[in-house]
Amino acid sequence: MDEYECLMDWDLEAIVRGISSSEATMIIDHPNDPNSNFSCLFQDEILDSFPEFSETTRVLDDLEELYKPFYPLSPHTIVATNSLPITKEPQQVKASKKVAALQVPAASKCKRSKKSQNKSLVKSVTTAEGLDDSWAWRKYGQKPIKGSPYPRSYYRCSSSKGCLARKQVERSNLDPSVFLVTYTAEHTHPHPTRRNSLAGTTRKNNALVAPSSTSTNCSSKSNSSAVIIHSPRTPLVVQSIEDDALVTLSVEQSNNDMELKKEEDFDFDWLDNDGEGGWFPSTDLEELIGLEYQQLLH
DNA sequence: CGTTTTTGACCCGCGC
DNA sequence: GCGCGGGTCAAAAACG
Repeated sequence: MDEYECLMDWDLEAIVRGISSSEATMIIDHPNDPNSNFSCLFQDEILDSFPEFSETTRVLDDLEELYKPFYPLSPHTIVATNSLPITKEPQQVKASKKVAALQVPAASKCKRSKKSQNKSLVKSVTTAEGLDDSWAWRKYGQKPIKGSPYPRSYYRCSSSKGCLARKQVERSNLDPSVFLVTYTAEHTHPHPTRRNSLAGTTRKNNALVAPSSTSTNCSSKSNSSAVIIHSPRTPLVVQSIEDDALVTLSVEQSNNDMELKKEEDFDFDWLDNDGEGGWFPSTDLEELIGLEYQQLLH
């Protein structure tokens, strides 16, 4: 099976399992829910042209340049205003009656749109580095989605019994190399260590191991990876893999100033897939952003 | 043997 | 009221 056939043959689970390489995500706030976000992703070659992080404003300026063809507003403007001209949600996320009842505090019984409630974060990734968010997830369901050839997988947090955190993973029908990850509800327990948490994978002797996949042997390793994450707590975070360290650069806005913070984690567990991981095609960033933007409007 | 995944059934909200 | 679509449940199977 050649690489192309490998890619065509990969279903969601196979891709979740066969993982390596790198990516980066760009998050756009959802206009109707300050806790929700939408993201597009970059890949290695894009990151090669990514600015050095010595200047916070350069990072944001470059993001702005990348957004311009598709959005009139800059990322930080988007973060600040939360008023993108998006008319539909990236994904229609519904919460069941039971879950909603648990998640909405009794004190706030005001009626909210079911579609917008509970959704906290949506991001797009191409590989497990993006799917691996350092939380432990247990799959509890999978459903075919109308209009998409790919099913949506449902995960719940397995670190703590009472944790209400949910995660949905589905492939973009516009770009099958892209995964849309939707996080719902907050974790109700402390963050676990990074080592126990890749949906669809298991670990042996503290090393990440992709479960056997029937679909591919094509693989390669990349030595760099970056993810741009935005959440209500972290206005802008860029994570990159540099040598054996996970470097986290966060940009925070205080008053009118941007502040850049850098953290290095040498205990970071780089994907050790021993050749079982998958190789993923790169996608042109601007094209991808355009695709995702179009998906938003549909 | 405990944990996770798979998958059909069930439930519920929404639109018509 | 009914059908559709999406989210969850839960039993069985698979896995380590």
